Amino acid sequence: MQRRVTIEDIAREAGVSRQTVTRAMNGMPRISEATRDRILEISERLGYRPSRFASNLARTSKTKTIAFVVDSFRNPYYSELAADLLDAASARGWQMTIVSREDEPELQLLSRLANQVDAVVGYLGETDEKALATAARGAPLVLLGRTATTDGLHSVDFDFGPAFANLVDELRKRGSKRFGLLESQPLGAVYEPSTRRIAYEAAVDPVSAAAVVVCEAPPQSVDAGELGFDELMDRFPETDTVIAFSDLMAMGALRAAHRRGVDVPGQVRLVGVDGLSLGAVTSPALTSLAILGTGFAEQIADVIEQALDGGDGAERRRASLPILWRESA
Amino acid sequence: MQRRVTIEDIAREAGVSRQTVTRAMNGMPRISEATRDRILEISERLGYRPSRFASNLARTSKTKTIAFVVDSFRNPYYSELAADLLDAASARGWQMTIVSREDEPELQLLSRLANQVDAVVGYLGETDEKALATAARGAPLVLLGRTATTDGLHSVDFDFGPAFANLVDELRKRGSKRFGLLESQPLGAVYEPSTRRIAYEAAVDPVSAAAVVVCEAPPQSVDAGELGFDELMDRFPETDTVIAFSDLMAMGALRAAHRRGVDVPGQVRLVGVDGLSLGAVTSPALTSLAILGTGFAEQIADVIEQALDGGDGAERRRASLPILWRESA
DNA sequence: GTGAAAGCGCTAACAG
DNA sequence: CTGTTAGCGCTTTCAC
Repeated sequence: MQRRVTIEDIAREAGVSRQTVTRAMNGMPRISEATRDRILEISERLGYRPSRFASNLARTSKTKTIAFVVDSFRNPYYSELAADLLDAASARGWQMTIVSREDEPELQLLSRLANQVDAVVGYLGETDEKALATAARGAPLVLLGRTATTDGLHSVDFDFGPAFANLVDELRKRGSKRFGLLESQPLGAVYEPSTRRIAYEAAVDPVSAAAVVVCEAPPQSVDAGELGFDELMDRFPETDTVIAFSDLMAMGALRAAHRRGVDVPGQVRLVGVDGLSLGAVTSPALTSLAILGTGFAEQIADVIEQALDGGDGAERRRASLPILWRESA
Repeated sequence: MQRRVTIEDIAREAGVSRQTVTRAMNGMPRISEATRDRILEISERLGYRPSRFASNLARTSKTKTIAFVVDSFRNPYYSELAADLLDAASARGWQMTIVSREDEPELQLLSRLANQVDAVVGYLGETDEKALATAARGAPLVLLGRTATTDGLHSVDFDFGPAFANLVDELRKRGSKRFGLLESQPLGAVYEPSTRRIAYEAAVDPVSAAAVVVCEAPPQSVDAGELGFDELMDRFPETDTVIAFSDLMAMGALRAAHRRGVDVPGQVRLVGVDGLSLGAVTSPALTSLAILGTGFAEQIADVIEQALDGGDGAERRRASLPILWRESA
């Protein structure tokens, strides 16, 4: 590992000042074509590579980088959201680095990131907001899927209440009478009803409200949905409409339905949550309360943008979830 | 946008030197608890956030960032590979930024990236290697899915020849006689046989070699696979084994098979390429020539690592593709 | 068109 | 335990 080739080396070799080299490298004006070409040739010959740290330090407009943190990019919900968010980030000239919180204590990861990016956004598990704020060390932090209450923490949450009310309403119009919910069990934590479950229970009749199956680990998996569907139909055979915590779980339910010879949507209507594009390729294609493809990512980017501009008050939004009608309901 | 709070401000406020502040901020030794706490408190009060550019510039060990470039992270193959690569990158202490080449001319994108990351890896479309090398401006570049021939360009390609030979062999053992291939049409380019097609044709008998359907746009989509399967079965009704360019296309083929009442794998065996984990949730689950989950990402990371260490000779590898037996074949 | 000087904000190495 | 002295490599004035 020898000394790095710097702008100084090029300047010396070319017999010009460092400033001239900078002008040549960055395609700036006020330099003759001849010297530019000569410098470019020399820098190539010497294998010169500008230091992004030095250039960003000196430059007035620095490149922004945001970190997107999720459980795992193997979950299509997160990867599709990453794709959406990436578009929004690129449009704003930001770089986006993806970070999975699988192998490192969350707070530690957060404070590491705080020194390496301009803002952090994602699904964080830690419930102690003070701890989160401290770990972020002043880096703008945007919490997803929950509502922040601590000063300085931003968030974009979901408005499940109206969404479920509307969904149940529409389903009733199509003939649904008895609903059932496939709820997800957070990994290794004490079970606590999800905001989806709460919204569900508020939206349906008392009998349906009782028809809830908390699917076993692994959470958020197709398998969990498959097992859950079996249990739900066994325990509540009159169910004619199943709402799943997520599209992935709905896909599992669909599999179970096929296996049991239950026609979807003929005998049982099935609805997921997320709006995965993947839901379009199952047969029947999955109806879903859509998060993806609804401007959710744009909304997140807006919040980040404000946070980056040092907006003082914390920005808190709640996204609405339109129904994405496909075939399964 | 007021002046940024710097280490200098903290030092002045605390009545210590900048160096002491550095020590406090980075949890370095040789500082008393008392002063550390005082400095931390002050820095929080003043809203101090270290500049990652300054710190990386001054530091001896700088944080590495690699860029992973693909068409679109909406394609599950790319997002699953991104997840694998991210694991490999994190394990090495690198950050990984994802970049989609959807909206920007590739060479331009590349030279922009060259100034912002330490290495670029991905599926690049540009065939002119000189142009790629120039645009990369000396940043290590690792080409995926093709073999580089230009000096300084690294690559990790696939060894389709043996893979297809082995696959066909194994399928024959299970009773396959007449094969068919669902080939993908590159977008908007003049059609040229893919390396997969070439390997396929070399592996099968002459009659099967002729049973190739080049699926219409959109390439690499479930829909393309669905249409392609129809055409293949219409034109070559004796086909008993279908190999698809990718798992996504195989999923489309599966859909068409369901629709046509063709039993898979009873009447027709179906094999994809990629090894998507998603292939496990279709019914029947998809058999595939696996790229994912085979150490491919690790291999890529190794190549990057060597390139980063300034290994002179360009590193070129070819990954092998084991068969991932599931239900569809 | 080109160069000199003055930083950008931080850390390494050493001295005290 | 703390401070001083030098940079890290580049860009930004502002002269010439």
